Amino acid sequence: MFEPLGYAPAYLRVSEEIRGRILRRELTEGEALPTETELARQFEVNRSTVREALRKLESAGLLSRRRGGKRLYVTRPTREAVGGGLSQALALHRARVVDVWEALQAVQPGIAAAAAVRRDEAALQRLEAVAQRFAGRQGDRAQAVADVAGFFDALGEASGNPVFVLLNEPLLRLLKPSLAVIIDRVPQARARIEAAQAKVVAAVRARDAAAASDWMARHVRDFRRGYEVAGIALSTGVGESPDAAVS
Amino acid sequence: MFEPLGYAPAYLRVSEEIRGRILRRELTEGEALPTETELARQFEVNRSTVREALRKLESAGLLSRRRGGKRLYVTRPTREAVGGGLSQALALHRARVVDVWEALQAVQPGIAAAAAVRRDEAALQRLEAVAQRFAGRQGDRAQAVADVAGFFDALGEASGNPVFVLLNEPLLRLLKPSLAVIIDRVPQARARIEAAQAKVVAAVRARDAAAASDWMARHVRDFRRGYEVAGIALSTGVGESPDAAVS
DNA sequence: GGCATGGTATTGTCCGACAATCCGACAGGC
DNA sequence: GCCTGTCGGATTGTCGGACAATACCATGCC
Repeated sequence: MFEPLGYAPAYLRVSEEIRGRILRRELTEGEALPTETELARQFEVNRSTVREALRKLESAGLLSRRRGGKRLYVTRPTREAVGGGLSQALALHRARVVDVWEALQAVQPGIAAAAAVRRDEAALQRLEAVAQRFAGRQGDRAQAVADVAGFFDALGEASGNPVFVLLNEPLLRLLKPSLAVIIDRVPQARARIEAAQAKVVAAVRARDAAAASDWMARHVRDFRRGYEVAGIALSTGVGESPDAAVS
Repeated sequence: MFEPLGYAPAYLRVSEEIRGRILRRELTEGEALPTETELARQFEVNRSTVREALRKLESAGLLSRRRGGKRLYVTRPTREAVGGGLSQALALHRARVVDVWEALQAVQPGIAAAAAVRRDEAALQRLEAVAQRFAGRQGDRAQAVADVAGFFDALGEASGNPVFVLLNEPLLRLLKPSLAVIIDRVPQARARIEAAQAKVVAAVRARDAAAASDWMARHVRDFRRGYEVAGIALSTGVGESPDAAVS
């Protein structure tokens, strides 16, 4: 019949208060937070309590330190911070590589289409640069993986939609380990990826949304073939190492 | 030329250590964490330091308290925790309602298709229950909004793909405010939504992935019409209140 | 077996302290 | 003018100890 009385420890109320200020943009990006002692004075709590509140905001990515710096500054969460949290959550929810692949399949064609429509010249050039770099190098597995992910990332940027950029990050992060195995084990993988990227780039340059979407769909579908050829079990958890399936 | 020397404060090393244990499943979900004093003893740091580390993990959703409880338990991040972080990040990245809409347009058809293929009987019934509840009530704007979001959510569950479930949450959260305005201002909105949901449900029941995807695409496209009719500027930031466009 | 009860353990919060070091200012040399 | 060395103050990271509130558990009672 009755709800439990709301009670929140002080460190939580402090962090919520500051969080609210940031979200309402009363504290703006790049601004330095008052010192811990000053915050403690204003909130009338102990510095230890303030510090606990700050740790919460810090790990939410709302506060961060300049390189080697001491003070905390208001920041918006980087894509890495957001992606880290989400991919960690997905790992704990026992998402499998096939789940990530399915999500990529659902979302990437839409990103490619949006990018084709809205890309500007600079974004197009960045996209081409990444594709060329991938096409150029033949060795270095790690760099190849980074470039493939970078291609998706550049496409997200080109779409001009921050939602796509932030959603992309965790998916790419989870894709990478299995992608590395594919590139190692499937001889024709590099050539196929290179060809697909070229098609997508051409469509984006031509502002042909339908073609971009279509080629991207094929590109992603190809990854699934890659899993099979490389012998990666589709049910591998994204937290595990994607070794070969036991035969 | 030189990388900065790596240094991490103790509270960070402690939290990373515990985080690692959780991700490697050496600490499993539901397990109670040792007490703060015990952790301080084992890590050989002060309890204050341990507490700062715990606050970080707490806000990452990796640790949480039972209702009214004192001890911390290992948990996997709830979709609310994940969604909260992501939608907060999107607001700070100045995502607009049109960006969220575009992302929904990209991802929902894929979810519907997956749900059509893999739904089981229980998931189908939950989906139908949500749709019926929305169709039933005529008043109560807030409930209607919750039901529309619940429909997408149930579809994500039916897809059996945790990636879809977790990606859905922040998008729905950001959709809600503007959806409320649409439902208030567009007389035919409820009827159109109800009709679209019925079509999707039918397709999911028939395991017809193509139809589910297609109807869902129309359903989402309809929201854009809703924005226009309701006079919501597409460039409204997701952090702002979606009032009418000034005419 | 279920329920009240009391002691104990644990968390939330405070205080005070101190070392390390970042920051800004300032002076000096090329 | 610009770089370097120096210095004092401010700020953070960490520590130890303390205490009230209360969640937890075992015990005893019916």
